[in-house]
Amino acid sequence: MTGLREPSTGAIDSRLWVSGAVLALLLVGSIAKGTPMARATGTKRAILDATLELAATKGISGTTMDEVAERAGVAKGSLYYNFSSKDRLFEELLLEGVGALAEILRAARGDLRGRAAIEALVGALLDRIASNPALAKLMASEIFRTDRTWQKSLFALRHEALTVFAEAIAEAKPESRDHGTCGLMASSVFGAVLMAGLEWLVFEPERPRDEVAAAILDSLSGGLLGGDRPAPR
Amino acid sequence: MTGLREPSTGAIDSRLWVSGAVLALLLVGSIAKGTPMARATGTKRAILDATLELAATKGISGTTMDEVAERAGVAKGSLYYNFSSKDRLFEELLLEGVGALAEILRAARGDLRGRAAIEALVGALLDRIASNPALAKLMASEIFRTDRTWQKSLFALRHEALTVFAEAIAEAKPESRDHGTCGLMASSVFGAVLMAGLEWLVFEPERPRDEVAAAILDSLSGGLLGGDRPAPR
DNA sequence: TCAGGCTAACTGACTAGTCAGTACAAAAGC
DNA sequence: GCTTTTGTACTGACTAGTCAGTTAGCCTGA
Repeated sequence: MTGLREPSTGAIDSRLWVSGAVLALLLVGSIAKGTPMARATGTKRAILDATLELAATKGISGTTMDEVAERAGVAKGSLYYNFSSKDRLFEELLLEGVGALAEILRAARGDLRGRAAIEALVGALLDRIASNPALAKLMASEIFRTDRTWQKSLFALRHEALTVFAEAIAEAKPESRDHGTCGLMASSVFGAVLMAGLEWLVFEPERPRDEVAAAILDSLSGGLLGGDRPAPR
Repeated sequence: MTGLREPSTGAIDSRLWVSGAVLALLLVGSIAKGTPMARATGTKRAILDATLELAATKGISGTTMDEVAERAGVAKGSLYYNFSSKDRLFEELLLEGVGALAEILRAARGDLRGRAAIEALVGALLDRIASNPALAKLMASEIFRTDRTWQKSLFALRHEALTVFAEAIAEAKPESRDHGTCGLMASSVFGAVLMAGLEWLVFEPERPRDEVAAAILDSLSGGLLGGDRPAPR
């Protein structure tokens, strides 16, 4: 029943995935074929896309390989031809996604400094969440799991993404580097954007993007903690 | 083999769950027996505790009823005697947890205003996460799922908890009420505390609690976005 | 013609949920 | 006082169904 599958068209189906510019950056960059970041094509991509869509609502263990095969329009055997196990399928999916995120953040920051850097990072992360909410949901639910076979590599990439924030923070607020708290503050900012971004997409999708970005930046601008600034520690 | 079970001792086993003060508040308050917030005792509590511990690392679909039964030290049948299905077991667990959170936040805010209110809320949420990381992880992974039978009631309680933040924000920053963005800002602050709190517990548990609270408040104090305040919209 | 890519049917381990039965305590009958 | 009944809480072997992973073979293009 090959009729179910698109006839190997859509091989480079990059919808909603990585913006053209960053895609170019990825291909031109030093990321070789075979690394987790190399963009899969054809069947492999169809499988990854289907997996992501299903996992976003049903979670990882709630998603069955049979469903993935059906959604991707391939036979179950193809899943195991392209990925050695369910675990590895999800590992590749997450590593690809989080890896791309780190790239995007680095690109967004460029050589901006201080406030501009943070604003650019928040905006880029928000856009990424908006363009790929499925991955955002998946990240939110997997990032603190400690029983996965792939946790080590996922943690590493997660750390890479957070580091982009942490560096910008350390620069904007040098005393946080002394206290070693830039990592925590990075998490804090990351969590703010992730949670507000998902709130937006899930509960108030009609709201314009800029309003959401403004609200997040507002909540990070101390307006909430108005009056006197906290005593510098 | 009745020997396996404790002889109906440990009936009111409240370890790590709700602090004594808040427990008193719950019992004295208007929350009647039979509502989701009523604290289960005996077998039911043992089952809920076991479920939470397992679900924190393995997720909901990754947790089997057989495991829960074993960990709780009861027979599988007892699970179904006390809860009509796996779904309802997890529903009760989540509703109990999120409901208690809303109570705690309301109590923490008291009639504080402005900056003090926000600081109290952030601190209370952080403490709650620290005293029950399992539930925090579970919340982080379930709060945006849209395929659960219980999503409606969970969303309602979630909204209740966020509203406590939103109200404090609306008061501290009246113009956000006009824009209808206090909900988003509440999510943002909530996400910041949740993510940073879990980062702390999972990756740097040796750090003192106050340092974490300070880092979070710092990230919400505009230090990051130093220099000029953003133009009020 | 043959190898790489894929398929369809199959397998066995596991899992949610069931149900006949046990334990035991508090009425109810005598 | 003692048996018998009733009700509640719990048990664990069992069933029907599901799911990850396997395998033998088909198809197509080089």
